[in-house]
Amino acid sequence: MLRALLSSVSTESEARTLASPSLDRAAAVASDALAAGGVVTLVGRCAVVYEGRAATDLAASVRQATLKPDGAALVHEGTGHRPVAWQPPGADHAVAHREEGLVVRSTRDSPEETLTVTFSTVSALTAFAAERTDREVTGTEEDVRQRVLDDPSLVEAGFRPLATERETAAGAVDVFGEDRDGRAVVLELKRGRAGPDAAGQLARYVDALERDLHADREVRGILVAPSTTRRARRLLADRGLEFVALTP
Amino acid sequence: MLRALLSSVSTESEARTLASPSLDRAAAVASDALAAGGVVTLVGRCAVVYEGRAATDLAASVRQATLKPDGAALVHEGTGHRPVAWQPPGADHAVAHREEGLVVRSTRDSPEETLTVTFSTVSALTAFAAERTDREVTGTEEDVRQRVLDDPSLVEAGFRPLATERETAAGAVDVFGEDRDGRAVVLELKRGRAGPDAAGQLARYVDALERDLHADREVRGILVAPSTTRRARRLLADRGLEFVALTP
DNA sequence: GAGTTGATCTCGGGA
DNA sequence: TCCCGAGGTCAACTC
Repeated sequence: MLRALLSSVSTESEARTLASPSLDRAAAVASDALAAGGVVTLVGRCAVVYEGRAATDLAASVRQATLKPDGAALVHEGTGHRPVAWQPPGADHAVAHREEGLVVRSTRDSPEETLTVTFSTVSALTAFAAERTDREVTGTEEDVRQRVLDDPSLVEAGFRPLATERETAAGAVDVFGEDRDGRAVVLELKRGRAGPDAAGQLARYVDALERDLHADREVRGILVAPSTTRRARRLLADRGLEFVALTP
Repeated sequence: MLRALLSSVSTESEARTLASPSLDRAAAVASDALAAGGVVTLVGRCAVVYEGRAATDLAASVRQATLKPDGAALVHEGTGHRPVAWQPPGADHAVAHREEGLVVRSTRDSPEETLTVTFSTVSALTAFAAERTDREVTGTEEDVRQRVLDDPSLVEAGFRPLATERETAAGAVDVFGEDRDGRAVVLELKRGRAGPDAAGQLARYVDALERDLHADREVRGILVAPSTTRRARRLLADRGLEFVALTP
């Protein structure tokens, strides 16, 4: 158990930390912690090589590498939200002390990808056991949909939603319904400013539905979003599609 | 200087590490290290609140929070490639010891967003000075474009590229050129399997170009990608667009 | 600053 | 497994 491992440093602490460990010790502790389901973070001078869908090669520098028990790996530098190199969950981590240094190798199949981080020195190592927690996000497109279903008049007076995620040849449409005159209506919802892609998406759904339904049936397409870009607006107009502003 | 700060632990080390520091000390060291341009990572039991474009609220659990000097913040749990909460670069970090615990508050404007991480205990703190390095990635769409420009016959015999990023009313097309018969050709390049969005993009460009050019001029649209999904293929066919397989 | 697109996108859901 | 679209997408580059 990781808890036991961790307790070798401090019983009260949820984490184990090593300052400037030998590469031997770092490799051993990292391997053990990972095997026990812990998250390991190494800080030190390292070179990074990634090969897979793309490829990248980073010269030695001080970076932070985090290895998670689900196979995820992250290498961070001093700037940016995103890691400079990574492996998504599903990879296998192997940590070993070799001639070149402390070598972390994360490999996955389909697609075949390898991430290799070679530390010449490890300045810090931390390992901790994370619990599983649930995350809920509000303010998503799903919330916009719920609002529309709760009060369809937000779209227009007389609008009646009939289905969500209705399947068409082009994919599932967000909301399908009828207007006050019984015409078919397709809604494409966006939680933020809508661009050309959103307009294109709506157009595809309307086209598909006009084929799916009988040819004599008119299908209205309405983009529901807080706002659109000018280009998106133009695309909508060209295709005879509509826009309804709905601010979250 | 961070180097001086760091040296208080070990002169040889690029990082400073504290095991189970008091919240007072953790706050002081974290603030100093950030001010000195260092990257600070805290591990401990914490609650997380995010409010901005969306909102989320995470109950107390053991997590890892990393603060970067450019304003980026990342909160990681035991699984997943992406942080469960974050702040992109540009935010301001404030670290303080309060009644509730060690409070990390990262705020940014436009959009107005706040991330608050409240640690009841800090089990580990590391700070390190990251150097600025360059990153090059190969295997991107840009590489595909270069290949096509170097050997246009990969698209088809007689194809002549005339411009890249040619502007149209619908945006810039990847590659614009002529076929052996002098017909205008628009290429949309994808480095991976192309889906409906790629087909829609190409359709928009072709439509726009047919308007931009004189109406009598035929415009061919070719999607260049390793492969397409069935739906994308269907969309191409419906619009009279073509597909050329090009594996990176 | 807004607009547009690429990304080793990741992630989740559905067929 | 693939496919499809959302994402607090981020990040880069243009205007």
